[in-house]
Amino acid sequence: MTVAHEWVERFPGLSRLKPEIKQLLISQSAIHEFPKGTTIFGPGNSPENMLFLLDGTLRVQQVSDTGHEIVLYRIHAGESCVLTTACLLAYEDYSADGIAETPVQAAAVSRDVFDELVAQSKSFRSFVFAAFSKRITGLFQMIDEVAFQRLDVRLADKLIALSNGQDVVKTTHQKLLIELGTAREVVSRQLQEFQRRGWIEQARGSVQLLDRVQLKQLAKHNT
Amino acid sequence: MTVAHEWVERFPGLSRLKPEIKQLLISQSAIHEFPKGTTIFGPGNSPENMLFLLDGTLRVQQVSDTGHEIVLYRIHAGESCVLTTACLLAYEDYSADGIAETPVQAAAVSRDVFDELVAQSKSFRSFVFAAFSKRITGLFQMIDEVAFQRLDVRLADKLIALSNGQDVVKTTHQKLLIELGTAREVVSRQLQEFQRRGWIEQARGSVQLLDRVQLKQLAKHNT
DNA sequence: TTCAGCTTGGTGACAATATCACCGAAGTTT
DNA sequence: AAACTTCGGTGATATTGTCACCAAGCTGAA
Repeated sequence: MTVAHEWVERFPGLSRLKPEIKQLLISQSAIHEFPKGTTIFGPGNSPENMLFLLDGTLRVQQVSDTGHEIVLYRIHAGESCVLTTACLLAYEDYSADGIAETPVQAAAVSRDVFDELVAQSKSFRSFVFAAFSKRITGLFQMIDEVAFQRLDVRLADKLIALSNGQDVVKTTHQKLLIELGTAREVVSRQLQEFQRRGWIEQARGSVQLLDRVQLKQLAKHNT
Repeated sequence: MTVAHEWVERFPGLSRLKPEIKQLLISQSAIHEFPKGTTIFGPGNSPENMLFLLDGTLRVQQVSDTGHEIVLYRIHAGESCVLTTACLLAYEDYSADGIAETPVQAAAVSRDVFDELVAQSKSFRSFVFAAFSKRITGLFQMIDEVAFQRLDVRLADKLIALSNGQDVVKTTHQKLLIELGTAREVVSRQLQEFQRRGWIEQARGSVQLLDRVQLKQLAKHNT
């Protein structure tokens, strides 16, 4: 048993699987690596396999037929994108892209093996349904935010989230626009307003968070 | 075998189940009736059972902490609300309501039986995952519309959808506002504009579609 | 190096949508 | 009929989105 194949232990929801199920999962999976920036799945490129993310982050976003883009959610290490791939398999014409935001390491499991695991293991079913549930409630919340939250609140929230505790967020107005599903000018003006208040400092391609407390207060609804 | 228990045949996705699975599903389910307007599930009222809708329509909507409301989707006869109930079970604090829009007849299946069915039957798994996939792609599309579609387009689309081919839509501005997640005044003004163009005629509590062709053209992105 | 092209960000004018504070008309209850 | 509720309308203002630009910085090729 090689160390590389003990990835199952890294998944909180999978580590409690019965040994024989783990063995099935491990023996029937293949580790894949994707460089940063790879489009792992997308229109005209629906994946054959379900992925379990061992390392890195996968960003799922959508292009509207109006030309606008919006980030739907992210999949982090320890999560799977079964639902996304399931959706794409079911509705192949639908256009959501999965992009490796960092270098990504993932375990690929074929649809047949996946189905077999769902049939065999109650723990695995729990894992899968919990993932679905979390995703759907996340989408509910996103609809709420897009429809009803003020943009300054959403932007402050997003800056905090993207900062990962760091002081400087390396991003462009262009990228923030896609995070929020708005227009670049709007992002620019909101950032200017934050800067005017002394909450941030801007530079080309980066935003420095000077007053995290104020930003959090504005974005108080979560975190 | 009573006629009332042959409901499984009414589900396109379930009619192909093996006889013994059908028998399990039928024998372990109970038919429930809900009067129009009943809140079938909601905050503080998470259901113990998975429901399969035999007749009627269930509207799922959400109340924002800003006080706004928005309709997320509907569940029609022949569909199940496994995902919604699953979500509510997993995240009980989350507030989405399921409201009987018409009198509703549904078959209730306990979580244990549901899990057993998923384990036993590949067809049932397909049914469940197809339902999840459809719901998630639907939510993707809804995010797209809320974020990027113009309100006149969405309103025209919604009027067509609510009309069900009839000429008169019985609804109030208040209800339309919840469908679209906007403000009443905005709905009123858009309807006035449609009326000015001769596309609709308004009366208290109803909208008459005079020029369905023009409305459809404005809402051309689907249907 | 210098120029061209691309990315990033800024600006003003304007349009669309949301919010607020009202108002009156039409139904409903008592 | 009076009180109350529901339904829809209106004007003023704030927020957000769209459009048409422009300029500064970066990059790559001549």
